[in-house]
Amino acid sequence: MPELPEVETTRRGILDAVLHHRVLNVQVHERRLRWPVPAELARMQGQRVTAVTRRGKYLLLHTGAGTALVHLGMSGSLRLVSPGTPRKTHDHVELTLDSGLVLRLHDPRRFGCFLWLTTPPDEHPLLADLGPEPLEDGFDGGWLHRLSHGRSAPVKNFIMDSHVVVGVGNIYANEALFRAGIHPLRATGRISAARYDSLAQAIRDILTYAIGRGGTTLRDFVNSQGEPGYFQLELDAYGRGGEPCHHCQRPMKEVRLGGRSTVFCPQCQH
DNA sequence: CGAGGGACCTGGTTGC
DNA sequence: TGCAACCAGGTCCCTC
Repeated sequence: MPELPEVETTRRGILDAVLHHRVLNVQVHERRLRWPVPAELARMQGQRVTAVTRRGKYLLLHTGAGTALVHLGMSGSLRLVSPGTPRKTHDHVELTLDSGLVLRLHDPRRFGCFLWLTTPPDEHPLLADLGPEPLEDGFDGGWLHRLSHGRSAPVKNFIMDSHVVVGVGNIYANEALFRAGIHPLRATGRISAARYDSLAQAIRDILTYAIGRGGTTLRDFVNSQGEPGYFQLELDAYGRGGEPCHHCQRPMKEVRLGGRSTVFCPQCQH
């Protein structure tokens, strides 16, 4: 399931094949993604890609005529293949580039999207209200603490809210809370500024580390070369319910929070 | 405004 | 063995 490190890994992986290259052909095999792939995406044909950027978990392919806005959803990946490579089931959209490679969106669960924007991307409804990037200025413990005021929902939900900070999905929310020693069910508004400093630092650390390792491998994720990441072997919390805590060796507890698997150490997290 | 739950979707796993 | 039920979960959207 692509989270921010996986999307960033993908962005870096496709950069050489896409940036400054011309889109020779746009093919849509399945329009029914999270939102229908617009017919206007055809206008990308003939355009040169001037930038490949990321906002949260969205990838943006900029051209002079507009911007492709891509989200990988839960099961999506972008792959680079040679022209003529047989299409796999669930290869929904492909861009043929003059770099000699074809960029394919593969997304079995179709939670992703492939939109075409002709207005400034930052003003698009999907991007306009997003919170700060966790690895850039504007995100720190002070930001979290200010926003936390008056909120009673569990802190895990809080840090997974893209209006608060982008890019923290279920896996890294579990991991960051473990590292910061904060109980995932603790009320958002009942956490000190100092502890929010620790949490913000933990979020930055874990995301930075995961990017450095090429993203997490869980189920479907593969990078643009079709290779898995290697971070999964080092997770402390996610997927470790019932297993010994890496700090105190007591069993990790697993509960469901908003339908999401939530794993923590009752001893180490308060 | 915040909180909570439904909806979307398919492959893999589990259970009968 | 075969089939049904369930689970994974990012994000938007609706309701309270």
